[in-house]
Amino acid sequence: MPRPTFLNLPSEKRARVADAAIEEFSLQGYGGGSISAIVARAGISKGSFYQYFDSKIDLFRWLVLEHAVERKLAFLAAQPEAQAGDFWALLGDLMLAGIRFALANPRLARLGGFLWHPRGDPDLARVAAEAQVLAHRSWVALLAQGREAGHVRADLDLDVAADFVHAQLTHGLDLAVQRLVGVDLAAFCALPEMAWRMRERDLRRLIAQSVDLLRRALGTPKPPLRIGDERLIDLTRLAPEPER
Amino acid sequence: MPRPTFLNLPSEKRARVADAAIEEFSLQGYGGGSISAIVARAGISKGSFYQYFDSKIDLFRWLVLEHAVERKLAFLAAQPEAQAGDFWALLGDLMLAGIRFALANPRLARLGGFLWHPRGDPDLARVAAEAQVLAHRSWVALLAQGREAGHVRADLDLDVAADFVHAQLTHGLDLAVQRLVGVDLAAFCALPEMAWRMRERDLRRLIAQSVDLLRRALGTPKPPLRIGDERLIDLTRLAPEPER
Amino acid sequence: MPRPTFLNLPSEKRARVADAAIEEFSLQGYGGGSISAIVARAGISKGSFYQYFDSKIDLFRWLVLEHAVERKLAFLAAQPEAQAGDFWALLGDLMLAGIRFALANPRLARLGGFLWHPRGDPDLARVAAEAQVLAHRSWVALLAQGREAGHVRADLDLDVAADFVHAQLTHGLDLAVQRLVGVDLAAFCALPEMAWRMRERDLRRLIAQSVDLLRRALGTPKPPLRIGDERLIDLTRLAPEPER
Amino acid sequence: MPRPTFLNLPSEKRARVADAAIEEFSLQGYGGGSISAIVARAGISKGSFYQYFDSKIDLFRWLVLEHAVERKLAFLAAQPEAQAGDFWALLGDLMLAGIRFALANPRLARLGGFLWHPRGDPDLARVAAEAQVLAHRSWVALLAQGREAGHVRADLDLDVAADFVHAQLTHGLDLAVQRLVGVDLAAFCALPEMAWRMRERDLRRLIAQSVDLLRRALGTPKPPLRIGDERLIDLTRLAPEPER
DNA sequence: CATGAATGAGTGTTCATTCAT
DNA sequence: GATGAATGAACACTCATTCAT
Repeated sequence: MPRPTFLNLPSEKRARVADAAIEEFSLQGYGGGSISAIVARAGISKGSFYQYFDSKIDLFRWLVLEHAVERKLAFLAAQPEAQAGDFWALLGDLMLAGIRFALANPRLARLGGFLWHPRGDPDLARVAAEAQVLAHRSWVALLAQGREAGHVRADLDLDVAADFVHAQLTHGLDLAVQRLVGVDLAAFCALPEMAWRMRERDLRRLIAQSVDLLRRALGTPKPPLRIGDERLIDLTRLAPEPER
Repeated sequence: MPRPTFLNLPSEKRARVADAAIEEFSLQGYGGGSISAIVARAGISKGSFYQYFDSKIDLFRWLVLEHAVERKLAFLAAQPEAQAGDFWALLGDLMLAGIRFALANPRLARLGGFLWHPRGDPDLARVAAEAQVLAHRSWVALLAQGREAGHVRADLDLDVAADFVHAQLTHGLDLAVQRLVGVDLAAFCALPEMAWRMRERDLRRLIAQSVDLLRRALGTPKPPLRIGDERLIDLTRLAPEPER
Repeated sequence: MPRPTFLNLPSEKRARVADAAIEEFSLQGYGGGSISAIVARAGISKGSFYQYFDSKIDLFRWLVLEHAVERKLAFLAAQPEAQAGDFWALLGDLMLAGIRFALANPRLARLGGFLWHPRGDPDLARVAAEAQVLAHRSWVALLAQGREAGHVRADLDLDVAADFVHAQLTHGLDLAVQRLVGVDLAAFCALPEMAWRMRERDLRRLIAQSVDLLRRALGTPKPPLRIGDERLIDLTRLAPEPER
Repeated sequence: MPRPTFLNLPSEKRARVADAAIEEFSLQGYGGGSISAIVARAGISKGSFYQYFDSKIDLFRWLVLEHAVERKLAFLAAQPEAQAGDFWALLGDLMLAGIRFALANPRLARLGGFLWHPRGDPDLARVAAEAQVLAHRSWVALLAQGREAGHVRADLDLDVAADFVHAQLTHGLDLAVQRLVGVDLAAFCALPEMAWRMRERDLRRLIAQSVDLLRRALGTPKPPLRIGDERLIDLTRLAPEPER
């Protein structure tokens, strides 16, 4: 975790470091990312960097487990969609917001992918495992709420279902976006003007299809759907508290 | 692709090189894997290595697009399960065989994960894209057969469904196995005796749950299920010929 | 010197080897030239190469001290210009022929430059020294004939004069051609169609200027110029006999 | 060009690096010169070297286009000869000083030769082209002054004449020195005590001969030679300013 | 006479981290 | 608190030459 030195920095400087790191890691990966490149881009000295962070992995852990989570939650909170109502509508809203976030912050979003299949550096593997546990817990919690509300089948093994949803919402969507946009994600990040190759309409269709599949797999046969039933799902209960 | 020099090698030596490379890459990743380590482990000289392969990526491409595919197909062919019958039973068999393969060859299986979220090295990205296209095509073909046989809904967008299944069968299962086995995959690979922490019974339960979810998502409401309908799915029609 | 094996080869194969070597060395230099590249280009095996030549330097020595000399002499012999008459006219003819040869065989001609300022490999230095001695002797012999004919001042130190002419006809012309053609010689070799950027007229003017300078420096104040004086210079007396 | 890190170094260390590089390149050539050998000789680490210079060619460019030029200009400035008077006397003084410099710094002087006939490495070719342009310009400027003073023929093409002089003063002298000293330059550099095999008297004779040849080729028939005409040539107007 | 697999020291360059100032 | 010079092991890859077949 970053040293106090870093946290006391003027937020403009802190942002410069974060952005430089995001740029570098998103393009080169964790192993391939170079501290030298990051400090050069951020306009700080190597010595200063090691006053802010203990090590490369320390920076990366902060980046993905704290900085990225904060920014994503802030983004979600700012979304206009009513985060209430039917569980499946909420899921669709979450997917839409997630994709919008990725299009708005392609480099940052790309970092998430690095936590899958970590290799080589055992420190990285540890960070990845932490992140997986966090995500798994969030999905279990969300599904539990859906079950309470009667939208999710009562007989589900929530652990299996959480992995199912998790896999779908990260890799399944990744695959689909890549197929629709027609370029690999690295090119996509390097040329963000491509973002708009994928139109909102395509997006909504894709999401509707995905939600439909998930609902068929996990949902109750007849949604209760009684009016006035809303505000069933409380996103704030998903905030990853251990993020300290 | 490997040079003829490599293909003409005594198969024992070829296997030594392949195994050394699998060991190294599975532990260190592609970017982190070291040619020096590979040649040392294989007991050949660096000079010899570069008579066999043009470059690091040449070795890796061969490893994942040829060697691994061959070994997996051979493994599948040797499975006792009847590869015929109901589409969903077949899918379960495939999952079971895939997991058994991963447990029998944890290091080799791990290589596949590296083709997700490649970054930094554009050569690796190219190999990854090739692999994704191959896999997508295979799943579309399999689902098309399932649809012909009446087990898969006729109104599905097969591209979306293929990504859905693909995501589920790789990452969903990954997640689940990791959760059941209780160690991260790097440790798992390093200590393969852990393989047996996961018992056949747990496996079958997990697979049954997964197939059930997929069938609900993608299947026809009432399976035709007429006796004598079997041998509907022809796995040989999925062999990715263009991979040569 | 090449082994008998090489000299007994069908001349087509011998030519293939020579051409491959000329191509490689002219582009990469002696030190940078790679035997692997040469044998690949020539379509022979490494083993064969070492049956033809003892070593890299053995090939290079043969190339510049024998093959190139032979080809240049053959080229000169085939030139239409009367190789007789006034010493200075002959010198101009030699320069013109030399440049034509270089334009017709840019890669081969370029090899000559490698013998100036050899470095690193002591074997190469030895070859270079041999070549310098050869050239020096040729120029001394030519100037001696010019002196006998009364076209060259009698009070000249022929050794100094030979170096003077030699420097002028190799580097001075090099510089001028490069300035006129406007690209460096490497580009010139790689794109031989550039050869024709330099027109015959420019060439003749350049040569006339150079001969005029040399004549002023080395010539007798009043050329004897008696008609019927011709065939004074015998080029065959310059053939570098030790070249075997 | 070197990084500030290098320029801020204590001059003793900077000199150690320069000398090590000169030693290495002069013996092995640019292509054959090894960074490992240089850092070992200079007593610095490889990492430090790459803090000083971007690359091998960066070091070499600095060495020949900056360091060597500086040292030669300093050497010339310290020469006792009056750098004024008759153009041809000045030329002789320049030649003498040049040879003295080469004898005093044989390794450094040798580097200049590497800029003729570069091949293989395009970076080296670029440096060489830069150097040629610089030298050509200097000679044109010097000859123009000689023409203004009435010592150089007015009808000369100064470009051709500059190449002529340039060729003579580098390669012509090289050849002569080599002939007089009787060993090839590599040996000469390796054993600098040989420098004194060539005595000042031989040198002066050689130079007188060379100047005489050049004057006949390029000079006005009757030098104006009026006493009191001196200080015609201003060497400071030749300093290659763009080299910075 | 031809082949081509084998070699291992060598190349230029990068890296995360330390520490004296 | 900030700096930036120093490090040396590591990297992928190339080389001329040998020699058993």
